[in-house]
Amino acid sequence: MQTEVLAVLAAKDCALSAYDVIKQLRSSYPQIAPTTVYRALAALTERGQAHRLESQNAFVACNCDRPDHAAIFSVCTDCGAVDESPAPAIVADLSDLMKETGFAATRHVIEIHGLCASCDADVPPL
Amino acid sequence: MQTEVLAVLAAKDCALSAYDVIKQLRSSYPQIAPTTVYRALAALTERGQAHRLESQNAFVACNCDRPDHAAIFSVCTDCGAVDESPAPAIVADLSDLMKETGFAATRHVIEIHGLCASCDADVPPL
DNA sequence: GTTCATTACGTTATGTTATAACATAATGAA
DNA sequence: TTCATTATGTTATAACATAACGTAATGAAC
Repeated sequence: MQTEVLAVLAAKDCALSAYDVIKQLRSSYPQIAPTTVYRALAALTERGQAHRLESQNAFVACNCDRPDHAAIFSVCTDCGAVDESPAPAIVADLSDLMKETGFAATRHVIEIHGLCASCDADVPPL
Repeated sequence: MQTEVLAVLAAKDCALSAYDVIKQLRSSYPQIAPTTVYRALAALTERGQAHRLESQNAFVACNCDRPDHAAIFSVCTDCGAVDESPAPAIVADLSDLMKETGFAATRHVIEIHGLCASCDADVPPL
């Protein structure tokens, strides 16, 4: 099931909600229930093969080589495309900044909203 | 109503869900409905007087001087305390990084999870 | 001072996201 | 064969969020 869910996520360049995934899988698994998909998503995100986009309540397949690191996501507000950038330097800066106040960071949620290159180009200049 | 909602948020150092706010306001406004609170929250976040914590589906009062800038939130996974840090340099770095790939950033969601100073101190050393 | 646009709020219903609690089946090690 | 483990199914419900429409208060324009 994890394989199936990951395949559905990987087929899109935008984030899918758990219920979007269910809709996709319904044809092959007519009886599929939310619990099943959430369980698969939990395992995949745990293992870093998928990520949860907190600002969208949705999920994307991991498309970087090293699935174990914190990543930065860009989310196009126009077309919904999501891109994952590894950015160890900035993540380290953030952890350091937090450490100044005694905060021990364990997980970074970094999601940047805006226009992707292609949608930005479509916007007529002022 | 916005004033009431903001007061409820400001009274806590952790994020409150919209429904938490409703529960608090129920005593003064027995008939209050989700719509009302969500409307107030939308106006407050729009104006920067409150922020939505995406990773919690919850809201906090803004407690910085300049309510108009992007902020970084730390969220204690133990006690739930939320802290807001202005960090223009890092936000600028992020925007610049994104710009390299042609992405025009408009909104930054930066939420760091971990242990706050006080909870970190409570954890017995290994 | 009545009209009318605007704004805020109420009411009802529903849509969307997520989990709890418990049952069943498949797998493989002892 | 037994039993522990893991995966999945089933049912129900909790938690988060918005749509669509109605009503009341406010204040500017005439």
